[in-house]
Amino acid sequence: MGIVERKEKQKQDIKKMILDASMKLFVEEGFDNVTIRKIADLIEYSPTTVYLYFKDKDEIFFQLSQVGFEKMLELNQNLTTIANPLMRLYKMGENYIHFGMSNPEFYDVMFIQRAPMDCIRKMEELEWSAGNAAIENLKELLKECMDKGLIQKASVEVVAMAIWGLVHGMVSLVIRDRLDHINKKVTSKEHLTKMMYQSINWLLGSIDI
Amino acid sequence: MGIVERKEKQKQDIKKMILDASMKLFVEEGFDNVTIRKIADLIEYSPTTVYLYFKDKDEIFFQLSQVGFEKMLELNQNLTTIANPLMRLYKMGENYIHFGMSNPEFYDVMFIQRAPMDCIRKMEELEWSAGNAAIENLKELLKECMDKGLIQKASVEVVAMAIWGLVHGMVSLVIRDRLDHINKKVTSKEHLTKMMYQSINWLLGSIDI
DNA sequence: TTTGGAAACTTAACACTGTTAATTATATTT
DNA sequence: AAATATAATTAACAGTGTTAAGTTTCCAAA
Repeated sequence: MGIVERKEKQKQDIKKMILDASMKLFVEEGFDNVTIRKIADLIEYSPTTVYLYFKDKDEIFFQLSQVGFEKMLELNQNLTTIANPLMRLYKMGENYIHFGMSNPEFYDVMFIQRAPMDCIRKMEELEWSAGNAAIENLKELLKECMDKGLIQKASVEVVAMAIWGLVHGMVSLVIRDRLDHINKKVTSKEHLTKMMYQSINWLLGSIDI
Repeated sequence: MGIVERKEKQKQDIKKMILDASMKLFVEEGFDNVTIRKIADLIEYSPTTVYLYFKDKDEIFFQLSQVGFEKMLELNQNLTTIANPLMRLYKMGENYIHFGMSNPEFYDVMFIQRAPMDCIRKMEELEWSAGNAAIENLKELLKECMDKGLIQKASVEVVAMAIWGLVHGMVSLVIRDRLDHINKKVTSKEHLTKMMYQSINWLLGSIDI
């Protein structure tokens, strides 16, 4: 039965080629410049072949967002060594901001674009598991902070919303060019990143006991 | 010279017709369903006529976002009666959330979509004045809070970023369907709105002195 | 009142987009 | 070698924003 195996492998290879090509376009030219025909050109197949491996364009973006979550998870490995949960929370925020600023296109498809969520809605039995896992992670960390008396006890959902909202809000405003004039003159991405770090520092300084 | 005046008025009328038609499509069918041809159909002109009154599609979205800022300014009239700046800050956050949840399409074009900022970038001498004015407004309010000793003194820019980030983050996550599973089961928009109010309440409760 | 010219508007077209039905080519099994 | 299943392609549909070129409409001067 080596033949059916090899066939399956070839299928997965082409699927990977499509995703790699999409990724290349996506990272180098941005979300809007990922088109089925450009993907097809890169992998040297006809445009319709793409549809033999993916239901539609949204599914490609869903898969790209999954890759983004993997990258983010990898980045968060540096959290495991931090014992103090409040310190861990700060570093988590810093990681989040750093990820968004270094991978704006990934951030976009993970947390801003509608495409991946549209894909989930269409496909029955598909869920936003990576995103929800991240939320649960944050909630657990907050619970730990509360249990250890590091921050005031409150509804973890409400606090999680606030904290995720804070970092996502800042990053997405920057990515979509709404924070260029928070200071008088135009503010560089580097400076904005530093300010965001200060913002989470301000928040955690305000809520710790 | 009544004739050149009337001409100018007619020009403005058609411009308004185009914007009204865009708005109708925009509010009823969403951002993606605003197309030049649909606008032209509604006003019963040919598609190319639209280009006699607007440089391109981005400019239409810029104008729509401006209308959004006017609506928001109107909503914020209820702030003038509130003497306590911290109370005013809370109500401002509540207004912001309420506006976003009641006018998701307007919110989208004002704070998420790239189109209006692309328009500003293209047109020389055009600025995001409405947005920047809103930022300045928030900064002044925060300064007042600090001066009156209601919250800890800190960089107003950093705190403004944090607070705007918080509300924008929550609203945009909801609008783009990332917060549906913050609780176990799917969470209704009404419930999410209440939770957002609780979140800003939690924040202000944590930072007041 | 007729004519000239500017302003307003439309037609036709370009170069794209995602997606599907029908068709051809390739590989595997009988 | 013939029949069948798989894989890939061609051609097309229905749409998109946008522009160049051609018409129509309107107003002012002759």
